[in-house]
Amino acid sequence: MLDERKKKILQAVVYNYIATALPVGSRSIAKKYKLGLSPATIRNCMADLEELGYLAHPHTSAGRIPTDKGYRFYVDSLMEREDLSLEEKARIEKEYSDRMNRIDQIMEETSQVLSLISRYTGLILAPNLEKSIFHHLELVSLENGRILSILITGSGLVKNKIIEAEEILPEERLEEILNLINDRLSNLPLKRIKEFISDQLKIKTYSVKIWELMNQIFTWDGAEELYLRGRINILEQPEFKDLARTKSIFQALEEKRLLVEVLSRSTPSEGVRVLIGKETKCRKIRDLSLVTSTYRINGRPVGVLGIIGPRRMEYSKVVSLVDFMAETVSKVLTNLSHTTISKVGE
Amino acid sequence: MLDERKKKILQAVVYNYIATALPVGSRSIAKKYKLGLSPATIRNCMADLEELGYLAHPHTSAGRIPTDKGYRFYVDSLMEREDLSLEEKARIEKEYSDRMNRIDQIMEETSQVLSLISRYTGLILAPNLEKSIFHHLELVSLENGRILSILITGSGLVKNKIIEAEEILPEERLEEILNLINDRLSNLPLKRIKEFISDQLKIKTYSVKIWELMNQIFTWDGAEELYLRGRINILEQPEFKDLARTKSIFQALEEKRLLVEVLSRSTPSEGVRVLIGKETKCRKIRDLSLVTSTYRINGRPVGVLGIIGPRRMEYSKVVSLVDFMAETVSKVLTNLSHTTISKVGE
DNA sequence: ATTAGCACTCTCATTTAATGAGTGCTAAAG
DNA sequence: CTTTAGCACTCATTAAATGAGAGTGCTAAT
Repeated sequence: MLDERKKKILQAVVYNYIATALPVGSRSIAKKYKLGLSPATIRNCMADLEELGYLAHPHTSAGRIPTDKGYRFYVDSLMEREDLSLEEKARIEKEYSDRMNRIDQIMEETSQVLSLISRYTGLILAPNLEKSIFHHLELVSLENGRILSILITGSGLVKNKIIEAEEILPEERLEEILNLINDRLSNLPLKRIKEFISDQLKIKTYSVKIWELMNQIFTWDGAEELYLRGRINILEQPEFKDLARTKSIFQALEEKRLLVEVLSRSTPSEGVRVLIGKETKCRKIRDLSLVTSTYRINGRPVGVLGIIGPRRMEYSKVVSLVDFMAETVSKVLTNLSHTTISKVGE
Repeated sequence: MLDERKKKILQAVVYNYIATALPVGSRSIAKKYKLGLSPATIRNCMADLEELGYLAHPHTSAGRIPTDKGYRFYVDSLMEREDLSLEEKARIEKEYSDRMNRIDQIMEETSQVLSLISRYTGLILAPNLEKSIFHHLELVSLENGRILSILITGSGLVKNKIIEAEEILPEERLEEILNLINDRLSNLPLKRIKEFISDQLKIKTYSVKIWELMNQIFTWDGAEELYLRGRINILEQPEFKDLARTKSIFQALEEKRLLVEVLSRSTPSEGVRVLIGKETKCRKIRDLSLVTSTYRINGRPVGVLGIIGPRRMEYSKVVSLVDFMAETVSKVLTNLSHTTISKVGE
């Protein structure tokens, strides 16, 4: 375990490096933080910290910079959260006006706000459909046996999909199915419904065709549900002024698939989660850190939001921001879900 | 008017500069293009071209680079279109599989393809709703008098909107309205319908409340309908290796509002349109060029697509690409619109 | 009208030297 | 035994100096 002095010095290094992006030396620590120690003593201590893996040398005779391990210790044990100012909180809450009643609006707005306030890149993964509750289905038959399905979830998410029926179904039949679904399956989690359908497909009680149709309706491609804002903010960071490296990072940020994977791996544990550098387990973004939290609808976690930025991130602020945003979005979405379908027109 | 020699030399300069991004001098032109002229002659000629405003000096004793006027003349009078290869055409057409039956998929795919093939930034403005034809409306009543409206256009575009009814409408009434709309207004352009509604609002024949509701349903915010892909490709261009400048361009590319405005200003004239540098009439992107064309559904123009990239763009290729893509998207969308609603379930 | 020749200009890459922050070690002081 | 002062040494960064190269503009000759 680190002794008090080492903690103080580690903290000073991390703090300074986050602020300046410059390797920090013993002299400047002695000057800025009144630790009552001479540079030489600090030097010895820093050498110890380096041996223990918390700090690193870019080259001999440069100051120290924190390693992933160093940041990790800082985040876990040294950092104090820096709460958002009242203004900021007010500003955020004001953004979610009542008129914002579509999930995609809320997603866009949230990623935008995350990015604007943090000056890093904000992201949010849309509510996972599987975890949503089914509320209502509409079917509109088109030409050539195509059917437009409109799926509405308890949280007010509307999902359109055009499906192909191999044979043209008579209208009564369609209506029959529709009623069955809306009557019997309403308020069930979508995941349950999928299971139900695939069971039916196995048993082959009903017409198989119809259950295949249902299967299509309740199957969707999970991609494309990530909202990202403020990618350019990466360019603000001095450590990415080198284009060659930055470009590959930009490319990574364009790969939604990649980010979605990393994000969904971000376990839905309580509170805010921080992944630093290599901890993201993804080569392409190993120079970035990720601060995430889950948001909920009616208490059940449905999605992830957060911020991606340089390893040298202002964790103390960002953690608070992400926490607050998760709360806010949860409130907004829960609220929205209460104003959703109770009765169905026609 | 430029004489034959000047044209040849201007063409050589533009061509060379597009290929290399380096100011081009008299010597290299004399060497590469067998014009049968000595460097000195070419020098004189280039000096003339400069005086006429087609070329510019970055500084004394550097080669020439084309001005906007130079590019303009090149595009209008000198350039020959370079058709896409058969492979490329096949590759593009293959991308639009039959399974692609949602407008937003087509938009994403199109901007993606534009970007991939050109190596610049691809963009497409979704079909203008006002110019679309109304096909069908569904209404689902929610709690608190909120109503989910699902608007389907002739081109298969589905638009959801939650609207607030000030007083709760009885279900029969809602159905009545719905039938009225679907029976009487189907196949009319949406613009006509909006006019019709505001007329009704003025006359106040029917219940005003209901027409206000209709007004809400048929009113939408035009924003957010721009699809952009391949922004990073800007970083590939050597002239943007200077971060300071590039950043502001990136910022401009993030401002959808701005781009939408520039794009919609791009008149729906026949064929491909090229805007070079300052011609975009927008300071923030005055170092970029825009190549656009309109795409159609059933022959009527409904949207714009194109490419945005450095002024030093490979116009001869890009113009062909944009032209071909406009044709392809028009076909795909027209095709889609034919498989749309004929009869309505329930 | 065209071209060869030449002086001149400006950029860019490379070299060289100076600067300076920072370390590591040792020996003295507390 | 811990802390500190002192000093030699190491690199990175910066600035100035240098030279090559590309290109121009002008003049005089073809």
